[in-house]
Amino acid sequence: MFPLLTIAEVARRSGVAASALRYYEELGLIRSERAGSGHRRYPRAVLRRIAFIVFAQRIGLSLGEIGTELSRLPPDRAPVRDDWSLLSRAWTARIDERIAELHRLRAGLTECIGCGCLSLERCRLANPMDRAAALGPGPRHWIGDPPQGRRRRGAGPRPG
Amino acid sequence: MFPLLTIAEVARRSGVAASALRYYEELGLIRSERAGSGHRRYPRAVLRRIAFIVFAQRIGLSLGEIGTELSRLPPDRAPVRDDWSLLSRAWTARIDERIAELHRLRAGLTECIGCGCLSLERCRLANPMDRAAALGPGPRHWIGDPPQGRRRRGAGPRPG
DNA sequence: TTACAAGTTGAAGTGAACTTGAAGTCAATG
DNA sequence: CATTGACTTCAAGTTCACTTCAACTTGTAA
Repeated sequence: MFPLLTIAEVARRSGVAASALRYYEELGLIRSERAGSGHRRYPRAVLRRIAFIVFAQRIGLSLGEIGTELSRLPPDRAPVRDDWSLLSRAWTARIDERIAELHRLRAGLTECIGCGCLSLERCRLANPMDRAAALGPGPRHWIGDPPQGRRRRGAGPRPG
Repeated sequence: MFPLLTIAEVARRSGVAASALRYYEELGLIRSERAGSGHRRYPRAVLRRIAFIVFAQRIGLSLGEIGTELSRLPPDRAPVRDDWSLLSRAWTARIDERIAELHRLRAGLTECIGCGCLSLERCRLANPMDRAAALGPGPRHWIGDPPQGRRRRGAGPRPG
């Protein structure tokens, strides 16, 4: 009635490599029971959790952030529809922001770079205010940083 | 009349750290002349080039891809407006794709995860066909991968 | 009993995009 | 002349999200 899944099955059904699943478990994003042999056994519910993780990554969250999100699920009972939708609702804002940025970039592409006016100091295409929402790689600071006064340039690749 | 900029000035005006500028130069994305002392001197035109780099990163291109793009600029003369707009025009398609994906994700967030139907195998929210356009981190393969037949799971972190 | 597939762990490697640190150069200033 | 500041190079370190490898265990099939 509740057949537990092996890691290979979960990998196949989720499209996430087994090594990645072990990694997620190490990070505490998912959990597994163990068969007598020591092999991992997953309840089917893990598939939804993994779906959520993959989903969140596509949106741009780091695994750390995803862990924080997931920790908001009720620890005492299996999450139900409303639990999930509560989490995901907060993300629509984030998606909208990113969409807005892309629209700005798109506009800037033709208007700013295309026309020749592009000035890093004036043309605030990439929404520098929204540093926290930065997705993907890129220089630590962007136009809009301390205009004159020198501020410490962060140590380490990404502020976290 | 053509005052050359020091690396500190370029860093300040572009918002890109001096170490990053040296790194970009190492990759061949930008160039510099040298003062007698061996110090880098940049023509003001470098600012536009850097703007383009940062811009492209925000859109999701890797530095490698950006290098390829930049190499399409005329090598014999200083790039003019049309040269830039030619490059950037190709990107609007890319931006549009990403925007479309985010819209799909947004819809899926409420419809699929929210409603509880989310099945990694059926719900193709993240447009798995469009593997090449993947931005940001994420598992190597996603739903839509070989359904039964086992195919080699790629070696190395990212296919390129 | 042997063989094999499927799993385990821990450590080390990978690639991208940088940053940091050490040691040195050069020009100007006190 | 000594020092300071801005810069140089080269090597090594950092984070993220994994993958790969080596050595080992278990369960099943021939």
